[in-house]
Amino acid sequence: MDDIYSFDEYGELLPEEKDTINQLTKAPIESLNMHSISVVTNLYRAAQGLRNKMEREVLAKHGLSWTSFSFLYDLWIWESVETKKLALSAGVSKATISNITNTLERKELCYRKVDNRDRRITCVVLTDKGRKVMEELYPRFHEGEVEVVSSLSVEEQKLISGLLRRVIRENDF
Amino acid sequence: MDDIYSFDEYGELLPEEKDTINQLTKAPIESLNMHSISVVTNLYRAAQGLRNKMEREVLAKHGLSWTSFSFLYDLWIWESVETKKLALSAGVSKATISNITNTLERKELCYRKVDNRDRRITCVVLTDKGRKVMEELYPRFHEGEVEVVSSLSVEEQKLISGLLRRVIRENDF
DNA sequence: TTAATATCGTTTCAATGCTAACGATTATGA
DNA sequence: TCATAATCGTTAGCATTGAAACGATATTAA
Repeated sequence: MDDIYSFDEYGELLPEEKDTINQLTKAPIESLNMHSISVVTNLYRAAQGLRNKMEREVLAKHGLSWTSFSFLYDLWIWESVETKKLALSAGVSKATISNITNTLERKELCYRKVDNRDRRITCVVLTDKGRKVMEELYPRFHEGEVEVVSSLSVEEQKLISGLLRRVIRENDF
Repeated sequence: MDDIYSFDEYGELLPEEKDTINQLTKAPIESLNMHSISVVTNLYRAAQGLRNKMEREVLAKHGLSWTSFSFLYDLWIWESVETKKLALSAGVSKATISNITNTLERKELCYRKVDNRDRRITCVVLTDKGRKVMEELYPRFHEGEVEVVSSLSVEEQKLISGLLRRVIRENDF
């Protein structure tokens, strides 16, 4: 079995991780998988930090949330997107997509278009104004992306992408 | 320079990644760092999937959100926690912590305690009922953690934790 | 001491987000 | 054909979330 100190193998533990391990090992819980805990904790913390940084440094100027931006991003890439696909892509409910569509429609960044072949389906389309916003915003966003992972080498970036990709695929995320 | 197909080195790309790359390389944007895009995209997607899975499969029974759970978790580990630390730990604003405290106080899972040395500071403490909820919930949550990363070997789990930890540290997340 | 500044938690308000219920549309099957 | 089921987006109702404004408390400086 691994002892606790082997966690340091790939880099000094974060203070929060040390605290947690110290407390949990005192608790009456046996056979905890410390490695899983570390992966999940650091995964969510990194993602949350990423989101906060982007909203603060890039998206706040245009009053956009992370979800709104990923919504516009999909429209930018795909021209016309079904709401169902938007929900799946952002990992939010279809009700949320409906609300965000309303907000962005009010800002004149997109509009709805009913599918004539199947009138149950609604597509969302980027307006010219929306396209302009994305053309201004995306380069800044991309700068942020590069910055966030700049402490990793290209090889390490490929490695972590591959590992995350397997997690996503295995869990149908 | 890397050509596009080198992305597959560490596992077949997700359909969404392929679409994005195909579209972006047509767009008039030069010198995009595709590796950064993959890391950021997969990082957020994995975290979002993780959160949704846990809320659906573990936390819904008790009507708790991910943030509420991490809030209670901190109280469980730390007994008495300042609201400021709770906000920092969860990566949310102090307003959010204030609201969550209200909700969990209503459920009698925690209570506020004003610091007598500095009456501006408020600490939050777990109630006995709150402790019972955590003792029931945490083992289930941990099962979920183990399950989510079960497709990775222990060595890979250590590796990804280490890489994420460096991202967190370098960005002060 | 006292005035100015800083810090902390709460409140306000709008946006985000989910579940469940709903109405409209399409598909299925007797 | 026509009733039933399935699927889609919206709505209703509520909890979560953050920025900004606010009051209360503490610190600093004159």
